[in-house]
Amino acid sequence: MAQGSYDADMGRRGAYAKGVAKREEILDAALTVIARNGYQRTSVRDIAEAVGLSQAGLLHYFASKEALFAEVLRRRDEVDRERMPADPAARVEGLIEIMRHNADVPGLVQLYAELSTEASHPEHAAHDFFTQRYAVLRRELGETVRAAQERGELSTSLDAESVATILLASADGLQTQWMLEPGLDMAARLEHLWAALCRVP
Amino acid sequence: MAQGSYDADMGRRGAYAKGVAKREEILDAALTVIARNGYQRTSVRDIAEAVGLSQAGLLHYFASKEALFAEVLRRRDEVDRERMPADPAARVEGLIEIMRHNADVPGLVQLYAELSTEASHPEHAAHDFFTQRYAVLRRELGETVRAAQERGELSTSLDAESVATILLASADGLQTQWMLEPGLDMAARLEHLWAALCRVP
DNA sequence: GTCTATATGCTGATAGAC
DNA sequence: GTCTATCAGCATATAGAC
Repeated sequence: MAQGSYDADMGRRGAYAKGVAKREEILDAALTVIARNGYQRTSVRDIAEAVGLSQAGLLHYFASKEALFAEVLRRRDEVDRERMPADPAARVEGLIEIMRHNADVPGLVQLYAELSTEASHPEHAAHDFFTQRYAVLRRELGETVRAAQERGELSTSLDAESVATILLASADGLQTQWMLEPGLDMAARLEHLWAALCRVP
Repeated sequence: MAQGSYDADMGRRGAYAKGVAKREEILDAALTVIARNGYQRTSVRDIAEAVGLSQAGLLHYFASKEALFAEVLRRRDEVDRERMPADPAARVEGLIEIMRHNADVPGLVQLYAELSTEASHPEHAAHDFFTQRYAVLRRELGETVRAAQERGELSTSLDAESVATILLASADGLQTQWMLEPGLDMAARLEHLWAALCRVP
């Protein structure tokens, strides 16, 4: 976010191609290290080493540690959004599919879980990111729920907003339990919830 | 936990009464400070100042910062367990009541949320605490769900373990959303979920 | 039991050479 | 663009005086 204008400059000139590539490389390395060690235990130095740079060298590309992590988050979100079907009708299945995939990337699940709780402080660098993210997700899932109601798959007596909020909450909470108990089948539980709700007359 | 034998000695002799009282005072102060600043931003020094001790003075009572926080957690859990009805049949309403109460103690909600994600690393001081806690909660809530099924309030076609897991997950996830969006009525949403599940034929 | 003083180690960030 | 060197700050933990 603080890097927005930097990104814009990047796209424009070929001379910066290497810089762009290096930035991408750093972000990839950051994802890898975080995935292994978790967010709390990852320092700028750790990421720098993983990418073969000194700490100062890495900070040439990102203004601060927070800017780097915000960018990691933003990129990760992009990837997830690509996974989410454009068709509202398919988004519950899409959410379940994402949960299935998340079981393969524990470090990222942890990054989200830790950052989203930390970010509750309004001054936190990622606070706006997360409030906006949840607002968008609730709205999109709300549409999906309404679509299901219109198709007659879900009772119209259920409040769509409430169901969307609960689906999101369940997804997050299942991840918390799964991190402690990796045997838990998150996707299956979420699917079970949706199936149960669809049976409400 | 590292303080287990210390506690045992404490109970035995009147001479240690002051020490016990001070320990309690420290734990109370810790809860207050954490409730205000969140877990991450709370140092041993902060708690020491709140209780009128130096940092070294406080660490006379607790072997380490981790031991202190583990004890804070353990105590908090005790309080919550007292809130939870002994009668399995009333425990869903009990969970909803706890959610209602949690809206008044944001710092503690955050302590739990942050620690429970951090603790997913098996080496973490609170790892065993949380895995065990979730196991117990799932089992107890599972009993409750089965009790509801036996009373005919909930369809027996639903898997009790799965419903218990989802209820817990929803509670946790609602807290995540509420920390970012304090307007969210966690208790109402959870109640809505339970009501919906009870309508499944 | 409580203090001051300090050891030690991390962190993120910056200055300036090349 | 990348480095080395270094800074200031904060943390936990400990030694030892009182």
